[in-house]
Amino acid sequence: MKIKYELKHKDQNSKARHGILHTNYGSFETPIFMPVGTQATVKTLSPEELKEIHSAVILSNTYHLWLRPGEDVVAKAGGLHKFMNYDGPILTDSGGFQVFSLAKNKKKDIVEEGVHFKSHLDGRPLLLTPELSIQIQNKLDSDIAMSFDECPPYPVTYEYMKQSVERTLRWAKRGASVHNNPNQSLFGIVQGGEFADLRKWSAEETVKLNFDGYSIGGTSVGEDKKTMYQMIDDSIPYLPEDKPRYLMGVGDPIDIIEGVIRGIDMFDCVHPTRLARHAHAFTRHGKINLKNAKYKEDFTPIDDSCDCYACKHYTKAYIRHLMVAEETFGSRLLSIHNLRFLIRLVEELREAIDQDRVLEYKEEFMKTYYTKES
RNA sequence: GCGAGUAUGGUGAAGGGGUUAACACGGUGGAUUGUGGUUCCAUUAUGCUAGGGUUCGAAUCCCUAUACUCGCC
Repeated sequence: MKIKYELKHKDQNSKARHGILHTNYGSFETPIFMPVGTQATVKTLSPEELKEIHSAVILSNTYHLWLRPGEDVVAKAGGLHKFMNYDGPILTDSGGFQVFSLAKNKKKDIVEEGVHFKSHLDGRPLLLTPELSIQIQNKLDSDIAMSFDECPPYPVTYEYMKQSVERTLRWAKRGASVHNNPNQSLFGIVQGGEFADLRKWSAEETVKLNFDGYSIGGTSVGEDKKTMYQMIDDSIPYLPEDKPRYLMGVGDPIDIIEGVIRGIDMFDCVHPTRLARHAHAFTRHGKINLKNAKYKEDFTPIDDSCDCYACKHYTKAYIRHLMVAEETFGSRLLSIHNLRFLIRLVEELREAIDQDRVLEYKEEFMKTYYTKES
């Protein structure tokens, strides 16, 4: 069975919407934030801990699982859910992003057939094509597969972007033509950089291919925030209302709020877990660095308004000690906190949508988020 | 007690008369947005054990003291 999007409520003062996405592994409400589990695990967290923070859906990575352990191993295990003992919905990225960051010479390595690049594990030359990406994802048996697209850097010329969008459309068709997993949905990806007409064209042509959902790609690749928000505004009007919309790679609290206001339903990002491994934590008063000397004897929680396990039981001084001593429990506590922070954020956004007060919610959030800690 | 050697930042150390004292670790900040978990950037000794001397100029040469290390009684 394919996923099904059910619209619950639209905010009267913005494009924000509250919905439910039904999948074979349960339903979850949107807008949602998806923790990233690149190698079939959300780094440092168990599936039980994911449930505890009310994580509803996670993202895993085609590229990494293809190289190791290999999609056939995962298929033999009974698919990704069984392999990793996770019974919630899973979305797999197509590998496009990794491949483009690994392709040395964009002009030479990105060809019509696919992308040539070198393995980050052993350096051997590889070719990933739209068909192969979809076939791997079919075998991984995720609930949602992503089309293999080109994610150009920022900025590129209009001419390059136009050709890139055309190629991404051809690749979307090629991928869709070999997709054959009836339990797996397939998303198309809108590109076009900061060029409004290319965004519109990319969105309209992608929608014609009738995917199960649409994502906005090519964001958070170095452009400023205003440009990113404009990219969303230039894409959303051409996407159907009865399908989910996914903004790829965005996980900054402010960006999530801005995305929701513009009509985005799904977000994923390594940001919260990567920040955690580098000792940073989201708080209602902005991002803090737990390694800072000022927390050495701070026996208060990271964020006293947070309901996560780390904030209920541990102090900044203790977590700082763990991070300074390079104990992995510190990364785990901070990952739990940062993920819970973003999940709680989308929970509050859904509530605000129901009350038609998303714009007010943003104002209230911004008021404290940019205030420096005393 | 006698003889020899060594003293450079928080740590390990380079430099053996010429200008701003190398490098590494650590410390302190910062960065991180479809994850290459071990990454990147900035900053960190107005001073070379303490005094005195030689010299235009001393971390570098000389003297004394102190501390440590090794050997002998």
